[in-house]
Amino acid sequence: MTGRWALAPAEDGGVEIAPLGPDGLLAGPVLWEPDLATAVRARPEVVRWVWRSTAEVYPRLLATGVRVERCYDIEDAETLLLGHEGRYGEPRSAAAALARLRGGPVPPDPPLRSADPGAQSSLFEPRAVHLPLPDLVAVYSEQQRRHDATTHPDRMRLLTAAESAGMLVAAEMNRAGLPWSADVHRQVLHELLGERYAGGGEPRRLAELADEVSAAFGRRVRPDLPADVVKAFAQAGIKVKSTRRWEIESVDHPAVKPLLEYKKLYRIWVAHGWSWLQDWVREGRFRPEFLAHGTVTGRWVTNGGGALQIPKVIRRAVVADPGWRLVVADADQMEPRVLAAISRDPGLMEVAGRESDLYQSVSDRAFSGDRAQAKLAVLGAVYGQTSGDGLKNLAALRRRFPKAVAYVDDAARAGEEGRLVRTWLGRTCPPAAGTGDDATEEAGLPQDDTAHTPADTEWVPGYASTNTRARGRFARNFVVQGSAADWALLLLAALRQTCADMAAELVFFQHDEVIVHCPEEETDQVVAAIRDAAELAGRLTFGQTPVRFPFTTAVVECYADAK
DNA sequence: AGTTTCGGCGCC
DNA sequence: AAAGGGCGCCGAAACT
Repeated sequence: MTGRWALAPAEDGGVEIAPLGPDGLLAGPVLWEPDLATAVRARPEVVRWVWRSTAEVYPRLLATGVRVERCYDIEDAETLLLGHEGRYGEPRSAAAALARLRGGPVPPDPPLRSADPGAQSSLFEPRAVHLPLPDLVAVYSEQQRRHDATTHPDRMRLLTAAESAGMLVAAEMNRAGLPWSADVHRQVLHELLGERYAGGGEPRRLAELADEVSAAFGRRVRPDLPADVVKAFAQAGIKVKSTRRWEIESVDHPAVKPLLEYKKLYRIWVAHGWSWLQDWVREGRFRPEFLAHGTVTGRWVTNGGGALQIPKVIRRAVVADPGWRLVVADADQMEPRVLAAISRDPGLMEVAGRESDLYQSVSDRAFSGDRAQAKLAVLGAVYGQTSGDGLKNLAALRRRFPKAVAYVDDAARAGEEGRLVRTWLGRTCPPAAGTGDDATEEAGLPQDDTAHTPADTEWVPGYASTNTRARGRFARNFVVQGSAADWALLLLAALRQTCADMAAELVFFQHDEVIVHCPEEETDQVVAAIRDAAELAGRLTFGQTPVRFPFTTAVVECYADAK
């Protein structure tokens, strides 16, 4: 008996397992075994483990050195399927799915996050709901049927499989950690911030800059208090609405220079300073918790340590083990390439069919402007920019790449009208709230305000309310960012499989960038594996397409030396 | 006193 | 020149 098996930790500390048939139904008796890791280890022929939650099961397996080939995460699939079915707000637990199947009362989901984020990690999922294995299998089998009812069943199956693979990668990254030199980090902090003073106050350099700011204003000013700074500028006869960098930058006043420098360093100090080091780095590894499918667009998030916002200067502390290297791989111009693949715009596909710098090509073809302007225009189209230079060049972009721009325009209109918007593989954008749906609120989406506008109003830009326009921008961005996330998951899945045969370990992933930590002698293989994985992911995700997905890879000992 | 929101900025 | 999509994190401010 090989292929797929289902698995459910039992309340007595053991585990229930059973083989599944091609229909996703039980194909043999439910077995009970006393130890999870032993049960899995004893069945290397199993290709895919079907379980309720990867975060519940897989860390326990990894802790005993057991790696699995593939899995199917039922609750993650439930979330994606509910979204596709336009039922975003409904509870997504396996228990809820079973209740819907059996017609019982549907239990609400447990709270997503503990009220005390520092106290416990979602890794341990303390409120896990136990389902007997046959019930879990019933939910799984029904999910297989629901895939068939989606717009593109093949793509949807690919999506849930890719998401499950992402869950495995995230768990493995959480276990590996990012190689981190505390010594280098402290050295960087000392160079930037100077000595620390006893008592946990500002380090020397910050104190000096604060003094310079105060001297420039002629009175004591706390540069870390926006209200204080705004008042100080007002007293100097300068009106500023905020102390944001872009607003302060253009102000002509001697306090500006030290103030901006203070803000830059203050940020390093509070977000990635000595206490950060104390909190997040242990035994040469920074261990954030990667959370696949952390956002509705499919992008990952991390809990702890701001792992996806490591400032460039701090990356000097990311150092490979002795004899090992970091292979840092960054997808080149991922968003416009994805837009080319999903919109099938002939002009953009042609440009994206080459590995050379896409923004440069767009600039050469579409306008007289330079590469930077082309990039602004493309990203402006994707983000729904409403003013500025990007908008100026948008007209040229529209003429040259009409299908591409129309694709995101259509998504924006659909979002404004409350219609469903999907990524290429079928990940679905939450509709506006106001229909008994709190998922959009959780996701930080602009709230529905159709109650204040006529329901049958034709879409006219000038008539759209602020929230309606915000929903349009969200949907516009969603199709590109989300499809890029679809593709990135396939990439990770392929890369993970190749690395399984080596000592190489995936240690970092950030939207369009991946870091592999490997012995020096494996670097050539890893570089090739990334290239192959990118091409495979492109083919699998988008089917026949001329669009290429090149990566810039750097083999370095220190992350800061990449790029 | 404890919790939530805001302002600001880091990354993509 | 003006400020748009997704996040997390921190301290301060604003609340209960």
